[in-house]
Amino acid sequence: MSEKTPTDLSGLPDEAVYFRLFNEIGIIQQLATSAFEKALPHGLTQAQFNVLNHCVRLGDDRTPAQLADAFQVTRGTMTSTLARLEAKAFIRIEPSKTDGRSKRVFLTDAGRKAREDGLRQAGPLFQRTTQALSRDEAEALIGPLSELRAWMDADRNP
Amino acid sequence: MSEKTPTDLSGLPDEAVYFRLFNEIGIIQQLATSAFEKALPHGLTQAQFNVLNHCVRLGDDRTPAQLADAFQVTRGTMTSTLARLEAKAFIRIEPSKTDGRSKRVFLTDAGRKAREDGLRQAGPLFQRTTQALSRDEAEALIGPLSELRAWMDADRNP
DNA sequence: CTTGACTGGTTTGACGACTAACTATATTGG
DNA sequence: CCAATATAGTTAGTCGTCAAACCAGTCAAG
Repeated sequence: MSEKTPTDLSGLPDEAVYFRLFNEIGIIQQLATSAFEKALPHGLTQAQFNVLNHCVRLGDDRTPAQLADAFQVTRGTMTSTLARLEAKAFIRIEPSKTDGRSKRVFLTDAGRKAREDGLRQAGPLFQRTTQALSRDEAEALIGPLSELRAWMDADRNP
Repeated sequence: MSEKTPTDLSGLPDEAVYFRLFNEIGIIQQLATSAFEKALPHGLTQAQFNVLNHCVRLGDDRTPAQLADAFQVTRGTMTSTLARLEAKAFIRIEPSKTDGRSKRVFLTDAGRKAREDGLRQAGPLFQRTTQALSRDEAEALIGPLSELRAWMDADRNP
């Protein structure tokens, strides 16, 4: 949750600047998720779509644990997301043949199609975002944000 | 939920760039919330702290609807957050004397103190973030992000 | 006035996320 | 070989968020 704040100047203490930065990030995330999910078909959520997309791009036949790590989410969270995808018949989950603890996640044809549909429907949304932020501006943001993300990730478990 | 992606170059289609941008933002938001809430005392969540902070900075005696608007959250969400704050005795909620539909939110002394405690405990966290992102870099990000946020906010209800 | 529309707030039911506790299977070290 | 430890996955409980349905009060137009 993030607070709407007028565009302040900068005679503020450091903390206030970072607080504001995280506020902006928080609210963008919220708005982006909401807009994206409105565009997605088949009642797909962002979390569900991301799993489908990941499996298409990098290959399926993955374990839930691998997926949880890829998205930096707990295993419990991934269990739940996979259950919903399986209920929609977008993935198949089989026990691993070589490790009795483990399972394997496979895309179904419907899953591949759902991901295609999702990409197609969400396209205009990203296209529209160009109005707010040019591609160059977007690229310029990604660098610092990526560093920040990496640092926070590392800082997490001290 | 956001996917961990290696630092790609940019010969990608526009959509991929924005997708990546939102991915970075999503994961930063997640990590920031988690780190912040670990630092907060009294079992305060980010949502709860934000309400306390808002009331201290801009004054209490506000309606739940005003608070919901300030944080761009539904009224149902605010109802729930306020109920938790009231259960912790950090706010008091009274019926409005002039509008039979409305309520009024007031900080308690414990609420003011909790907010102070929160600020104090979370300080080091923001201080540490300087290692990842200088204050100047942070300020440079806020401008474009703020514009993006404003645009998305406006784009939301066409 | 009275009716109809708007506004404030609550509730319910999803969903994603977390932590913590638990089961079952592997692996490793004496 | 067996005990201790590590890993895979699930479950329960909490929280924030949303949308949608709902009730109650307000207000404006006839």
